[in-house]
Amino acid sequence: MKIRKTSCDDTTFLRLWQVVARVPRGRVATYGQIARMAGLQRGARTVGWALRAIPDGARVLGRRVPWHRIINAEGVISPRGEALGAEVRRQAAALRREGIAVSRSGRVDLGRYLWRGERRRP
DNA sequence: CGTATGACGAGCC
DNA sequence: AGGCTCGCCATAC
Repeated sequence: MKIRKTSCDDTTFLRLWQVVARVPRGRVATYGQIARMAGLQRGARTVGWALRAIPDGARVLGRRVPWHRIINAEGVISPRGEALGAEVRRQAAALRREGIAVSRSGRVDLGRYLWRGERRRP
């Protein structure tokens, strides 16, 4: 399927992209987490749409949106229908390049790599 | 404007 | 544990 319009001005997607852009290198975040941090309490699925809709080479907050750092709540790279397909392997490779251990089945240890967000005041 | 469609997730068997 | 079934919510058409 193809995304027709979805410009960078789309407020919902832009908000999501901005949160994704804050996930630091070497860490991962979950779809639901991104949605909540963006104020979309139950919009996990929407995050998937937003990531898919990232314009090629787009920059948000001055950097490329690290879509590959977003995985599902089970710590698994989303199969997108085809488990271990090209897309998934590409994402796994991108994560490993940042030092994140990814199992053969595409699983990441959330306890170890999950981004906890910025600590505001303990 | 109604229905279908997911890069999801929590709950139930 | 491993599958289902439903909500969810922004889009596509």
